[in-house]
Amino acid sequence: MLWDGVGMEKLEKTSIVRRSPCPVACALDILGDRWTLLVVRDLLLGRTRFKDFEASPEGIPTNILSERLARLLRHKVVEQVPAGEGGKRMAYILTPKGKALGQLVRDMRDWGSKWEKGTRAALTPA
Amino acid sequence: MLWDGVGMEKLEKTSIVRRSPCPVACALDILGDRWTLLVVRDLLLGRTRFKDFEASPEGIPTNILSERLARLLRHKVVEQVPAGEGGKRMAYILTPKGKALGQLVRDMRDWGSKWEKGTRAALTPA
DNA sequence: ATTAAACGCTTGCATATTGCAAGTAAAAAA
DNA sequence: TTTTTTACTTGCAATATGCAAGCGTTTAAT
Repeated sequence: MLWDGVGMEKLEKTSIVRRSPCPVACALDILGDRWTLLVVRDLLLGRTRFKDFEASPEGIPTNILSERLARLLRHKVVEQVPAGEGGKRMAYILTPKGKALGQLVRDMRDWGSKWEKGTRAALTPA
Repeated sequence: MLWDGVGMEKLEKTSIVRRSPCPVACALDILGDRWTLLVVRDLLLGRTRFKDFEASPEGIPTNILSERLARLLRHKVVEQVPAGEGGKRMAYILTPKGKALGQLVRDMRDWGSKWEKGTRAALTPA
């Protein structure tokens, strides 16, 4: 097993621990759970606000949503921009790194649509 | 939230609970964790045996590997065939449904390779 | 300006999952 | 026949998840 980043003296959530140099494993360290790619899906659909992600039909718990957004920010998959002119609220949007997940999420949508009966795509066919 | 399958009187691991009709969510119900797609990666690389998956550099715990293989069998992503002529041991191979994950895993490899520095692909470029 | 509602979280806590180490039975090799 | 390998299972501590409630700030309504 391989490690990246700083020593073990302060094992925080920010410490980067890679299980292997495999890019698939590395991607899974960022994206590999049942919720993160649903947030990315919503972002690809143009949703930008905490409440929007919360309102998705899967019903993500708010503490999990907070943590996942923090992780995506940390890994620069998303960034925050002012939500509207004058206002102080922030919106989440995908960075180029995040937008690059489009094909992956579309593949997942296509696989689910093809092999799991009874599913229906919300994501546009593009 | 939507449910599929039988009633609640016997909530086993075999009961199918879908969080939504979204194919992405449905795919994540099968594949959404830090280990499952690594096993699929190994299968795509031609590995077929429990010990082979166990030997991968990420070091999957054996109880997790057992459970993940059982889940992949249950969802017909993998199947078992005799490992050799005469022998009684079984090998795991991808079904068509499982092979259809090839593009998804390649996308993940490509995304990891491009955006996470210090990763190296083992999976063939195909 | 004042009040009310919505927003974006955080906290507490019960339950579920994970990861580690050890153990085991069957199959294969020696 | 004995030994080693394989493919798991089990026990258990640590971590993550999911639910509900709460809370300070921002925005909307009056």
